[in-house]
Amino acid sequence: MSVLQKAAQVIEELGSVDGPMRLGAVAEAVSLPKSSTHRLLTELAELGLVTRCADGQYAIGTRLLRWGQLANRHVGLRAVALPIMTGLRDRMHESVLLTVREGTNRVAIASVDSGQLLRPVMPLGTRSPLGRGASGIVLLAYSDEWVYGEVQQQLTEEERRTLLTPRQLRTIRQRGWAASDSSMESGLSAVSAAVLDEQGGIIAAVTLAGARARMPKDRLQTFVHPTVEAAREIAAAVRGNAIAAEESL
Amino acid sequence: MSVLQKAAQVIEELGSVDGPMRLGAVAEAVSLPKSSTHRLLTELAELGLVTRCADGQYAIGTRLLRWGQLANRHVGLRAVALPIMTGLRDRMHESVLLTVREGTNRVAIASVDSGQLLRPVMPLGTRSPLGRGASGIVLLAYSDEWVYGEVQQQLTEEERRTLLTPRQLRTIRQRGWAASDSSMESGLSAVSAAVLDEQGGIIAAVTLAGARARMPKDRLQTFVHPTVEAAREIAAAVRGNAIAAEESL
DNA sequence: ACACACCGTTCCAATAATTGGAATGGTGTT
DNA sequence: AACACCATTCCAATTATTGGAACGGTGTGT
Repeated sequence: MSVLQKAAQVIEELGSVDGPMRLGAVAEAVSLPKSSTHRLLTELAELGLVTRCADGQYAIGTRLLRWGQLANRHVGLRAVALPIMTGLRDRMHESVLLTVREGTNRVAIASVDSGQLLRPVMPLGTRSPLGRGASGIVLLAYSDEWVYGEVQQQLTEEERRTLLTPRQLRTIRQRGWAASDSSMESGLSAVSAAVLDEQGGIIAAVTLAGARARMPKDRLQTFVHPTVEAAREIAAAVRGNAIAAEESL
Repeated sequence: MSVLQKAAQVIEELGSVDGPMRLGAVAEAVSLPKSSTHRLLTELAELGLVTRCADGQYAIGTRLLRWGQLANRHVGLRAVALPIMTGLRDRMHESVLLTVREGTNRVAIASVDSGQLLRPVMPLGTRSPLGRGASGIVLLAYSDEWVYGEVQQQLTEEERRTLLTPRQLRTIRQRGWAASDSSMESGLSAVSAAVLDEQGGIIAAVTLAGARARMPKDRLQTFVHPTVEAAREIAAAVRGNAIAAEESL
């Protein structure tokens, strides 16, 4: 296991608990000897990726603030998609999410919240496995079979049964969108549409999602057209913006 | 030079240019052999810290979005300071900045922009050397002499002459604030006040800054009291918030 | 159509960094 | 005062990292 992997683990760990951690706690969490963890943390601290609190404890570093900002600027897709997403939100009064595939995961790169009290929250950069949830299905539907195989492997026997078949995915690819009703999380309904490039490859998925409680049976149906339309608009906007297209994934 | 340092260099480089980069370009920028750079990039890509664009080029990765968000949550000081900073901005109609010291640098951890067209921009996580600029002076004034020595070493002969003497810094420490007029950047005027903990150690510096063009001679003077007051409020808020205090640096 | 140039990728022995058990020093507790 | 706990330092064994060289693919110029 390489140093980078360990470092990433440490940072992830420091980020997911709240409050700073003691050396011992970090070492245990990443299951590494204390001495190794110590060196790692010290070096990360020098780089500003980890911060030493006044009392000697470790917390996630401020340089990651900067890197987060840099990453933000760079996902050019965001810039062109956000206004269109906002439009969709304003018309439908539900949250809108933009996700891309990265390996066998999907990553949220932009979100526009509905004003609703009960709303889906997916912070930027959140990763979750492909195959489940409306956007997870759409992104998978447009991936090659290698990705499908990998996703399959990562699932348990139980989960594998709920995974859509290649045949079902083909249907979704043909129509360009997918709906999910509580498949991602109980009580969450969503429609997700594919943002395609000129060659018909997928760039991202736009998702309109809201609490099931607010959704009479036919409401989800009314989501489909606006979402697909927004996906088309984003695709068009990307095409109109050479730089954004280059950076899109 | 360790792997982590190189990795950080690569990420920093990918972040500071706009648009994705070719392997060769990255290798040259960080002055490493192509083969080494290649391995590094491939591993970083697996970790999601770097993204491979469709055309094979490399860009800063989406996982950094997530890490940025995590870092955000963790700087507890932000949470207590932001409302107070906003108040100061609204009263003075100029931008407000919160910086902490990290080694021999200061890092911006929160900012509230004035609505003004011409305004200082310091993205979150920006690092700049201590000793110059109002907040750089305040943060230095409260640091021990080891930090002073380090800062001194990093300066050129030329710059060293403009560095405040320990004696001058003591004065600033006594009154708790510093002003700078174009010392950081030409045309930028600012007043910065120290946020102190119970023991009188510095936690952060609050800075009120604006374009010199908008500042008649005595206007900077009117900045002092409100800024110092805001610093006191933040200090009080931190004390009232045990968690924030723990995480403060 | 061919050769050349360029770029990314793979390979592997030499190298240099990482490793982690054990010893050390410091702090707070019983 | 003795103990327990934690961070820190040390160093020989180990392991990952290194980078020059060779390879294969793509596009450019002749």
